[in-house]
Amino acid sequence: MVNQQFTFALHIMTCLAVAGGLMDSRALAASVNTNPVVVRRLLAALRRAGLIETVTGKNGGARLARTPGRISLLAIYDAVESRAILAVSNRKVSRRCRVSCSMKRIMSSISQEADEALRKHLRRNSLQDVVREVGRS
Amino acid sequence: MVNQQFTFALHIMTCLAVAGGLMDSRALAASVNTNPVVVRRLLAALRRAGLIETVTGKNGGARLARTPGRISLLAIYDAVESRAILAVSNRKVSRRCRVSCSMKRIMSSISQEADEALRKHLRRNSLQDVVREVGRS
DNA sequence: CTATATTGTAACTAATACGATTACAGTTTA
DNA sequence: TAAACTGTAATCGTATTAGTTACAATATAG
Repeated sequence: MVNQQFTFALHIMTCLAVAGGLMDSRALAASVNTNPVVVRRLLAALRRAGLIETVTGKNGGARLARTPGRISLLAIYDAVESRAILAVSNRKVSRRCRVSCSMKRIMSSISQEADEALRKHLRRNSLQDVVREVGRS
Repeated sequence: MVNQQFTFALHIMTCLAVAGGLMDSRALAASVNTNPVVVRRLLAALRRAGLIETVTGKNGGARLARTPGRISLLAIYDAVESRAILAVSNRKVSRRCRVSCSMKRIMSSISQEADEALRKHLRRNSLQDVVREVGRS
C-alpha cells in the first residue's frame, strides 16, 4: 500500500486554511473521502508538530495554529513522514568485499542528500500557495 | 518494509564497476547479503534499462554496458523505481468541496516537482563517483 | 444534571508490497 | 553429457498502511 499520509495531511490542512476556523473530523473525512479515525490520527500528528490546535467535546474540531503563510509544506511533511526517501540497507556486511564494507557509508550520504533536495523544495512552498491554487479551478 | 531496491541496485552496479568484468548472481548476492534470485530480478531491470549486459550459461554473469563515468545514479534509480516519492491520492472527489475538487491537480504538481528535485540531484552523480568513494575507506 | 456531540486512542482486519525461497526450463561451456 | 549459470514463475512470511469498531474522556446545550 502506497503511503498517502502527506497527501491526506496536506488536504486536511488546506481544508482548515480555507475554512478559517474549526472543522470536525467527519467533515474533513468527507472531503478527503476516508474514515474520520484516519483523519484524527493525522490531526494528532499535526498537533504534535504544533501546526494545528484541536478542541475536544461537543462542537469540537481542529483549526490552524498559525496563518497559512507561515506553514511550509516541509512542516507538514515532517509532521507525518519520518522515513528517508531512499532507504539505506542495514544488512550484515560481507567483510571480504570492499564494496560491501563501504556501501552503508556511501548510501547514507546519498540518502541524506536526496532528502535535503526534497526538503529544500518543500521549504519553498507554503500552505498559502496551495490555498491560492484552490482558487483557480 | 522499506523499499531497498535502489540501494541494492547501486550496490550491485558498484560491484560490477569495481570488478571490471563478469560477476555472477551468487557473488553479487554474497556482497549485498541477500538471495541470488533477488539479485537476478534487479539485474533484469538494469538490463532492460541498458545499463548492463548479462551472459547466460556456464561462466555467465553480468557486466556494465558502459563505463561507470557514463552511468548516472538517476539512470540506476529509473531502472528500478517507478513510483513517485510523494503519492497522489486518487480517491473519489467530494464534489461539493472546492478543496477536494482541486487537490488532485495541486498534489500532482507538487509530486512532480518533488520528483524533479530528487532527479536533478541524482543526475549530478555518476557511478564513477561512488566507485571513488569505495577507495577511501 | 443529563443527553449529545466530539476528540483521543486502542484493537483488530484487509489489502498491498517486498524480500526470501523453491523450483525448473533454457543456455552455454568444458 | 555433466555442470554451472541465467531467467522467471510461484509461493510464503512479514511489515506497513488504511479502514473499522469500540469506548473512555470531555465539552456544550438545554
